[in-house]
Amino acid sequence: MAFEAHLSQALLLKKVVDAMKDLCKEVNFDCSETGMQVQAMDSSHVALVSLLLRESAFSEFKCERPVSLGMNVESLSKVLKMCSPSDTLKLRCNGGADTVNFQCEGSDDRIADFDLKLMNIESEHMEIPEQHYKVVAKLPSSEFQRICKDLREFGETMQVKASKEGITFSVQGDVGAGNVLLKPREADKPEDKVTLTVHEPVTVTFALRYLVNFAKAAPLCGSVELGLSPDAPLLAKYDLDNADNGHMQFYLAPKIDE
Amino acid sequence: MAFEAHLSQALLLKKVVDAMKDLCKEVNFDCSETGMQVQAMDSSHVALVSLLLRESAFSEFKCERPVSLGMNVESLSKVLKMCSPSDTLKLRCNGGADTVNFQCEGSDDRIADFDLKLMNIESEHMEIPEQHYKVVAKLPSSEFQRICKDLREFGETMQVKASKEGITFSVQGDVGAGNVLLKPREADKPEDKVTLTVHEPVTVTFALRYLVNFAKAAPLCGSVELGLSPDAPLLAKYDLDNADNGHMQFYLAPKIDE
DNA sequence: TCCCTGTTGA
DNA sequence: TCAACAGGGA
Repeated sequence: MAFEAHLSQALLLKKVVDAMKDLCKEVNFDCSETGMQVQAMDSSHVALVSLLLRESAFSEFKCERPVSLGMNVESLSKVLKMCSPSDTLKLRCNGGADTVNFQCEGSDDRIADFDLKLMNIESEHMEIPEQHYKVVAKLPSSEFQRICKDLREFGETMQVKASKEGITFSVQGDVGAGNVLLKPREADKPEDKVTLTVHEPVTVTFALRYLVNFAKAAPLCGSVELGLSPDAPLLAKYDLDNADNGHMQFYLAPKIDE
Repeated sequence: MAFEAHLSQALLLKKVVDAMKDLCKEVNFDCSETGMQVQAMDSSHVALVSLLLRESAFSEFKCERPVSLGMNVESLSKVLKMCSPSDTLKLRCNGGADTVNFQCEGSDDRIADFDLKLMNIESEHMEIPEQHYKVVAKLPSSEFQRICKDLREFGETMQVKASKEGITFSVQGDVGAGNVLLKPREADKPEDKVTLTVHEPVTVTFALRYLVNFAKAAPLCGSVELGLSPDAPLLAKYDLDNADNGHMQFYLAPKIDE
């Protein structure tokens, strides 16, 4: 068995795939002994998804040699719908096989399994340079999702403006202009905090539709970290429950003002 | 008044009609002094719906002489949407009338009523011979529905394979192949049990779209009974809450292997 | 493709 | 009782 990985809760993979499926049609799951990784551009090559599931995220993980499992995300999502959130999920793939097997087992005596056909997906493996962002903002992921959805109603482009005073999300639309300002704040629960690390104030604009998609990753993590620099891609980072187990990151190129 | 029937809960009829409406466009409700009955083929003549509501299912039931009430199921469904689930529902039909009257009354003082036009529907009344099935499987109706829906995503044809070890539902599709295995199991609640009565192992295939429709009857009963024989129609039987009050049965001709 | 409604689970 | 997910319709 060239590759075998067990998740104690199928929920993790369900969330991750849900967050991915509106952006990418087909992706490679690159498996190595350290874990699983996905890097994929969206179809219009404006956004990039980067997923890292470390070996520690799995209850069992064995990968004899690196292998790239290319899957259709929509199909994968359907396969995972067969699993209840708390089912155990086993992924298996033999050396030369052209399918990957998903087996999910609930607490009752139900065993569902699926052989998903693998695809050859050409992927330019990108090295994403570690960025130093002028602003790093951390805010509740649900709040970020809410803001993106609300502003989406009024326009396609969002301006993000961050300084020590706070972070402002703005949209100009046909029917008017809207802003949401979040000031830094303390809170009992860490995920309810809003924190800003500002080396230099930043103003930059993005296409809202991608941000709306990114924000769907909210169930992964209570808070989201936004990295912002002028004229550089935005980073939206969602840690897994335990940050050591990995994370899901989204990058989005800014809109250049006309 | 040639025919009058009262239901203490409109919910029963709502459920029954919902389960029927994706299969049949128009049906005859055959009323006699023993109760109401529907037998109808789906439009492609592959599936058959058989509903029996015994006189005991009604809080009051009077049928002076047998009468066949032909209704458009979609319209009937709309009429029943006027009723809240717990409303009392009174059906009335005069001798020569060309409408049937539905009156539903809630606990508040709301009374809604509707005269639904009757239609003349020719129906070949079929005698369904009592079958002796090689396998009778009883399983939670919600689980059956879940399986049909999940597998439907991957293909149009489902193979059902039952033996003493369990019952397996399988589908082969373009993106892969899936199986769900249910083993016999005990449970506290009777409807959560999975039981198999096997005289002879059976493998038989069906068009999933009909099974998905059948499975919509799940709200009628916590468990469903599947009757299977090689090369014979499948039976899916849903008892009413009290089995003495009647049942809803679906039959589906198998797909013949090419 | 997006929106809305209904259903199910927490 | 409230929130999230899924399915159907426009």
